[in-house]
Amino acid sequence: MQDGEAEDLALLFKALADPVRVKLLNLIATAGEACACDFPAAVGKSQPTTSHHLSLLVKAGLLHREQRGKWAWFWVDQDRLGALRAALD
Amino acid sequence: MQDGEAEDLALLFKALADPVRVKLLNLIATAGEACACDFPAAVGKSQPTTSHHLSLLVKAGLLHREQRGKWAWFWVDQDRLGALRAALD
DNA sequence: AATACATTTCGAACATCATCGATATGATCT
DNA sequence: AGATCATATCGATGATGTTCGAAATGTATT
Repeated sequence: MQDGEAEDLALLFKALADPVRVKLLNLIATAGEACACDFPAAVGKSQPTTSHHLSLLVKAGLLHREQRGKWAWFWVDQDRLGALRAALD
Repeated sequence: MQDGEAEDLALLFKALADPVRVKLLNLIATAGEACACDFPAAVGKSQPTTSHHLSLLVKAGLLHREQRGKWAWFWVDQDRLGALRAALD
């Protein structure tokens, strides 16, 4: 296994190495897509904190973000999630 | 999703949120089982550092450890790895 | 353009983590 | 028991991560 591959994988795992982010991904994955406005209540954290975790998930490529009017919507990048699954074999 | 479930999953992901631990798990998984004596050279870290990472993987339940004479041997807990795979669906 | 609301960025406090040298513990052999 | 080698623990340091209040930015509506 190459150094670079291990680092890329570690970055993906790190993106999910927090309960808040696990909950967020689960929420969005099961809903198909979801509005940022619901997250603070759903995960029990402040609005800036949830925004921070969302941006980490987007940066890791696990989520996509789109502005729709006043609200921001998120959905899961299935390919990227598939890369994680594939890595566990 | 329950709070406890998200925390357990986050702990599993956190266990792999470091390139050294990704390499170690990959090494051990592909070899079937492996001796701790080879790890410092394989991952390019000191002996205390690799020992630290191994203990984290064992604590997370992803590895098993057994003393065989002078050396310690490790192998992957497939059930625990399967739990990770299952979580990504 | 002015207001209102949603979201991100900033700044700082606090906690956790990675790393390694030094030391301690455990295991084998003579 | 003493010597030797493998591994774990300790102590410390520098880096990284989580959290939130406050302020800045973006978006729509009037």
